[in-house]
Amino acid sequence: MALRIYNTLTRKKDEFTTIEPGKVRMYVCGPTVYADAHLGHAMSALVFDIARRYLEYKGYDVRYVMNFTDVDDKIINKANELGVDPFGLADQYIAGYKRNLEALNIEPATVNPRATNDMPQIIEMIQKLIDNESAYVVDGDVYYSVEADPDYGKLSGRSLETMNAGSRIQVDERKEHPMDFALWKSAKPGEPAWDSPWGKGRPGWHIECSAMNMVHLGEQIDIHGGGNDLIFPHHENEIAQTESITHKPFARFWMHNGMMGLKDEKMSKSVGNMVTIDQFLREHPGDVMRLWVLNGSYRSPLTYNEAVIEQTTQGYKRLLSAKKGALPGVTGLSASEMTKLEEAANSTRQAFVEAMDDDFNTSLAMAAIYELVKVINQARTDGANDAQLGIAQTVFNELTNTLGLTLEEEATSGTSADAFIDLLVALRRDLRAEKNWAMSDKIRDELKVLGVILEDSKDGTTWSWEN
RNA sequence: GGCGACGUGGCCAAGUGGUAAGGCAGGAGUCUGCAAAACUCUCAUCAUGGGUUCAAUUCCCAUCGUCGCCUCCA
Repeated sequence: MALRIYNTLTRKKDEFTTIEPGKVRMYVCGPTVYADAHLGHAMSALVFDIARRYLEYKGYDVRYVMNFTDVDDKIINKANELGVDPFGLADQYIAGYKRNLEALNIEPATVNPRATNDMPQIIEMIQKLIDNESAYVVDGDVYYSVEADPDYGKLSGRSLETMNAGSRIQVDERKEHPMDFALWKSAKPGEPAWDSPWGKGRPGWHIECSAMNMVHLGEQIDIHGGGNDLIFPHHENEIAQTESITHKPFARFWMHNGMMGLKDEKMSKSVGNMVTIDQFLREHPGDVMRLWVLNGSYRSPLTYNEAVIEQTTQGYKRLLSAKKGALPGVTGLSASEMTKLEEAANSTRQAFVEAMDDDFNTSLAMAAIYELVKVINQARTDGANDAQLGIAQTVFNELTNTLGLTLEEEATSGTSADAFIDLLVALRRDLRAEKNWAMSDKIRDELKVLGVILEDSKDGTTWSWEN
């Protein structure tokens, strides 16, 4: 079975192949670090983490690069507002972003390059573009000339003529073409600046990604990802810059995730309608965020509202139910029943792979996993013991781990409280034997307030920490 | 104005030219002292109007609606 990925460049699902057998070179556009990351960043990071994990599950060795844009107007403005050093400010937000990613169980990137660390290569690329007449210098600024690139617009499906129509922005008169974009911006007094052949300044937004790709992955890469708001102009410009130098196709696959919305509008830092990752994680497990993303299609938009998060939380609890152990006092399943259980687990794995191979159809993959949850719970109800359940649960764990779900019970078990709770449960058993329902219900209710859930069955009582 | 995506049950959301996965919520049961969990059963003709076809939710056209991009943005 072959993996197929929807490629923005071809506008269809293409069979996934790599430049180098068994190895994937993958670059994902990270944030510009001037504010706390919001759920849109989380969505994007999760989407590509899931893709990356699945590629690794398929046996690929993935070199995963996610950059930080750490020098830009917004950062400088914010730093000036606060009266702090822009580099320190960027450092602070980068640290915060990394904490967020960790809390969401996102695998660390192989490399997290920063624009300011690859300045020599950025300058070198700009010089090459000037040398081959793809770019020109005006008063210390350098612009890329879109007319020098006959393919310009191939990713976003636009032509230079149609793009001018309706444009409401003021065009810099010094540009040769209105769509020309800055490769190098000359420094104003007090701004961070680097020396260059064109004077002190800093790189434009697009060139840094081209340069970091070149440095950390090479001239050609397998997958380039990001939010679909980056298709134009950012990724279009990356292609133009890189291919003007290499004359080779830059990225084989362009993957773009849908936007996170809040009340019928895109969530974004500039609009200001955002829920930060920190805010979300204060109230919900990271798994819920991930499951929310998994429930849908990565290319479609996602709209935040409390009701949907509540629904997702319920689904999350259902997944957790599959991990529970055997009921007390069970005798075990028969050999034929076990065969059916194992077959169900294996067919789930197959359905999972088929779903994921089809452009990471996580929604369908989750459906397969929920089927397995049902099968496991049925087996438990039918009297399977821990070892028998474990056979199916191993597959369940394999698949949910591949999607990056942790499904960890609250890490409070194993604490000194356990013995006391066991004691209360034991006392309550005696109360129940005496049919002292008032007291036994009170213990159950009070423990619930403390986050301990008691569940009675005819064979005894089990307890767990509330998630 | 241009480019693109989307519109599936109360909510979220897959999917296919031959009468629609999964999750949440709801209804009815089993179990239970009760509760909870789990299990069983149940719950849609796919925005609207045309067209193509033996057959369309799935293809084509139109209409309405929503969203994204065209300016920094994951």
